[in-house]
Amino acid sequence: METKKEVTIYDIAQKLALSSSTVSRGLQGNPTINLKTRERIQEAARELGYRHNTFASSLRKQKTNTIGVIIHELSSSFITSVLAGIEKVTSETGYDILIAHSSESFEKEAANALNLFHKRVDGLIASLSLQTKGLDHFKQFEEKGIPVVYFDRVEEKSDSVKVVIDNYRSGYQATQHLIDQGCERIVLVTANLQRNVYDQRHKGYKDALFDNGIPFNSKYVLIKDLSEQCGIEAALQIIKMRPMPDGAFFTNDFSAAVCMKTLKEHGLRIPEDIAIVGFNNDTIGKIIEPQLTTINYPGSEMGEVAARHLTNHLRGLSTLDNTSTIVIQSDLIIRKSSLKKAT
Amino acid sequence: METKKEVTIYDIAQKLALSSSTVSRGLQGNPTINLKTRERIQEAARELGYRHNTFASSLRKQKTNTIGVIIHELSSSFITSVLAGIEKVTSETGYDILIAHSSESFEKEAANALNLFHKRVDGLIASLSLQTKGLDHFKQFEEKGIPVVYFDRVEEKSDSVKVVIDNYRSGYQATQHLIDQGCERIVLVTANLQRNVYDQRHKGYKDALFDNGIPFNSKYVLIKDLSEQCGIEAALQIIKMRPMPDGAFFTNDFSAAVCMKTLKEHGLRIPEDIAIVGFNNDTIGKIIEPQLTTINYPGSEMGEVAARHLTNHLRGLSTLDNTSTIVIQSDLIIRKSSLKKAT
DNA sequence: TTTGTTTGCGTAACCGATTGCCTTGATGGA
DNA sequence: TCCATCAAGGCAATCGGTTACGCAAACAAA
Repeated sequence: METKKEVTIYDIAQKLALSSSTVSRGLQGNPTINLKTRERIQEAARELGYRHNTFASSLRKQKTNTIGVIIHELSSSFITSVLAGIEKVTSETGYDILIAHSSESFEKEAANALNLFHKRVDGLIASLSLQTKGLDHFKQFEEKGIPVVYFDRVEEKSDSVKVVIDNYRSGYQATQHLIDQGCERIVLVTANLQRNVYDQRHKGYKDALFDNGIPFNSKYVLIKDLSEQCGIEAALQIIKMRPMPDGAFFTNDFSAAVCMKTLKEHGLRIPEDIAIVGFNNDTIGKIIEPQLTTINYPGSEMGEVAARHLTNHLRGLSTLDNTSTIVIQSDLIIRKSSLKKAT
Repeated sequence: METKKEVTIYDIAQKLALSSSTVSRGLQGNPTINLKTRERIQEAARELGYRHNTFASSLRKQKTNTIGVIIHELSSSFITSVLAGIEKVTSETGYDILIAHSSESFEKEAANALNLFHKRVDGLIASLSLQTKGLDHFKQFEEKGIPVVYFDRVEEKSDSVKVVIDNYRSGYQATQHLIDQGCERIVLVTANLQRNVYDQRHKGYKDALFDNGIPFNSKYVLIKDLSEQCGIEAALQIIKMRPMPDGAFFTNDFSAAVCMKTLKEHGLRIPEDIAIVGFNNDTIGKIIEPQLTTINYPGSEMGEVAARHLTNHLRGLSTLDNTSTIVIQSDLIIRKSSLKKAT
């Protein structure tokens, strides 16, 4: 408990018979200070156990050197890799990051946004929750000129920088693949179509059907929350359908896995009776049997691109074109869960 | 970019013809300020769009009202629930949290610790990485009187507050369960025994064997990193053993799942040929087939307990007894992967 | 020698909130 | 009437860096 007094630049200044401003500059590596002096300062700092006071600095500079990250969940390999990508860039550029997750709740997201706002982050990277409607809770950032970059889960209509994959194309591709495998009655299990990613995948699904002359049947579209329960429910619904669907496209690997398991428990064979495609390329897809065909989502790259844009802007290296959308490449990974035809 | 001037307490003071000190006290709800005045202040603040300046406040108060959380990974349901538990308590008590993850790397952990130290967190909650040896990188906190609470992955020999489960007992219990199911040659797949959790589980495993008169065979102990690769390797090693093991205890669900899958691919039946028990009660255990017997780990409670202890101490409501260890209840969850005998 | 230019560093005014100590007017009791 | 007490606020120093501006010395050019 006996907190020793903190060492300040004044202590260093006194020790070296310099002024505090010289010490401050020296610590920042300012070249107007003689190199020798700078080295003496750095060493004295180390010797005395000086630690930079972020508050004093932020207070004076009106900058925090911190980027806020708002995500819709924490525990998926996709998000983990996005975070890794962001961290890679921010650690290179010397920014700190503050992570907040909304657990898919709009209220929590808004609360997180407010909190980060009060913490005065210099910029924000965000992926919207499932329930989020509108971007009013981010307006405060805009008003203060704090740049925001959205990724993955975005608001399409908004004027803002977005880093996404081509969800339409991926949805199309997944569906086309099922059709190529001979499927004719393809179920789509997805979440709230308000959210761009699900909306686009849905459109891709629809168009692929249309282009192949397969009628769209709204009974085949199951809107759920992509939870464990959802996978079970979807399976039960599928089983009851007459005629039985012969293919299913899930917009998330986890629910696909749960559903697959439930279907198997009810005696269905995969992919023979029903072919399955997921989305996200989660680790789980390689563990279940049969292994899951899915859409690979380059999380790390998304994170890097988003962070790079933001930090470049913050450092004045480039300007954010406010309406730019960056599309990252995504691919279909074919595994056994969808292979009706031998390859 | 046209950053409007920030509103400060001086602006509020001017508007209401009060002094800044009165405004400051009013915003804090200090009762020496007349209730009416306080209300006028609060309203003016809202009206002007005032936001509290954390830096100025922290600078002056020498407190950040922030707790650092260092964890060894991000993406497991266990950690997610720990974080949820911590968040529950900290949001109740008005603390902010800063999350940093080490990805099981000692260097990153030390870097994170240093970073949080520089950010001047008021307290720290930490779970050590697999590679961590010693607690020297946390000494700086101790020296400044900043309290640290460790959870799950701890350094047993150290004088510090720890929140853990009874790993010895869980290891014993898991092994005993396999023995009860008729297993006689039980493999243990685990990680670096330096880390307390793995060491204790290993001891429990050994003692359970001993108490049942089963000789301990060091060839049956596979030390790995609990990655995907590890699960595959373990399976291949198990298959080659003569006589083949009839039971396996993994100290992590993920590697158990991967191993199970690999074993099945090689034609082994689970649990008939080999019974399997995991650890952690990850979601994955319910999805694979057969479902995985495992040790349930009450993450949320651990987080809550750790956070409660820390905040209570910080708020002066209690003193941390520096050598106290809090043990949280854990349980064996029996599923099909280990049930050789019908129940 | 005189008049620029650099180089290298010091002065002092911030940044915004907090808080120990004071002041003022009101109230009460003796 | 006089002093003590109290309620309600104000004054000003403080937290630790940052930075616009200033100033002296040294050196070069004229």
